[in-house]
Amino acid sequence: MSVAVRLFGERPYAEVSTTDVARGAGVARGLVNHYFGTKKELYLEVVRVMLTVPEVALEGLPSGGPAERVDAIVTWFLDVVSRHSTSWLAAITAGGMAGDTDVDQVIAEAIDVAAESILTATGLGTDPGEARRGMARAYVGMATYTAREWLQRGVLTRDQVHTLLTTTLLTMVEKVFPQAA
Amino acid sequence: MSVAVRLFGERPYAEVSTTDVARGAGVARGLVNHYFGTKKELYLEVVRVMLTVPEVALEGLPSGGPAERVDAIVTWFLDVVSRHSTSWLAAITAGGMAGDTDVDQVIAEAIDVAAESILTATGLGTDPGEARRGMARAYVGMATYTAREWLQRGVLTRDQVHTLLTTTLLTMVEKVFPQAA
DNA sequence: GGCCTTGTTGACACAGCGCCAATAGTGATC
DNA sequence: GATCACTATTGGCGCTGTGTCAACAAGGCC
Repeated sequence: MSVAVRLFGERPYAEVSTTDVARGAGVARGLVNHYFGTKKELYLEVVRVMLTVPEVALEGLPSGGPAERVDAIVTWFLDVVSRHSTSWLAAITAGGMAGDTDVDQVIAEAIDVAAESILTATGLGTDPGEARRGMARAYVGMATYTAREWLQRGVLTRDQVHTLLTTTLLTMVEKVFPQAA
Repeated sequence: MSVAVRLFGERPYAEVSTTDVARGAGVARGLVNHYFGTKKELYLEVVRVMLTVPEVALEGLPSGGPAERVDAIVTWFLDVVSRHSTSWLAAITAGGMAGDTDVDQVIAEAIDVAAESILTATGLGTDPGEARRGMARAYVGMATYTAREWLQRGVLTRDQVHTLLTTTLLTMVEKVFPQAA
């Protein structure tokens, strides 16, 4: 499994053969199929592992005003993504293997989790409605793009990312969310 | 080519064989390779076609204040994406075929074009600097996610999308961009 | 009619995947 | 300690799909 995570993290899906994974683990190729089923199922597990993120430290967010809460959640997000930058960004950036249904669903669930965290952190945890959920998912999308500009391209500093994300989220909380049904 | 666009638009990359494309066009499979080279090159062309968007009507944006310009550019974006929803969203959502370098680059270029349009429309066209470019790309990322929530999931109305995108972009122009070097 | 260029086909070879029968370990039971 | 069930593991078969290439048809120039 660790071999698969490493290989899929550094090479695209099509360029990683199950033979490579097997060789990396020092076993026969048939064994990979025996344990993980098909190649896509293995990749699915890999993506799950990559996207599984420690959700600790999110509960202890300050109970101050919106600005403080937003600041805390953004800080938490940046910590997480910078710690797991390579694998997490690779998985999210993978974006769905050109429209594959299963992989898309796994990624969508990870985005859902992040979006739900956003909503609870901003005080909209209880029944935010589908519209606000969608908006929160869109915000998570921007957050991942921003993180990519920071960690992969290096055109943004962490401070700039922080400012961008806190300012926009605060705007959404104050001006956009109230208008959503 | 049209057959390839249609097939890749409705099925994931791996589930579309060059034989399918050839049969759909009524020719032999070898001919596809003869004209387009490898399968990935064909897909690359398809993505290029999908992402090629009429850039008209963008020049005639109002010369009013920031709010009007932002409103105009968002309206233009929503028009474009709703008109080409299936193919454009499919290509962008494809997100890069699980990390493939070439496809990622094509998509990145399309995002660059959109980001550049954002910057010119907001009056930062001349030498905005790499930081603001990165922020604009991140905004385009959010815009695509938002469009997906609207057109694919149907949890947002066009009005809600419009409000979200104009408000956040205005915030970025007024509060975030000025701080970027 | 020759002839060169272009268009098109079918077949060959190869890589990668899923499956499955066969074999090697690993304790538990008496 | 031999037997037995059960898991772990291997190698190989068949299939699908891809890239390539030599061969063949189809048109314009002379």
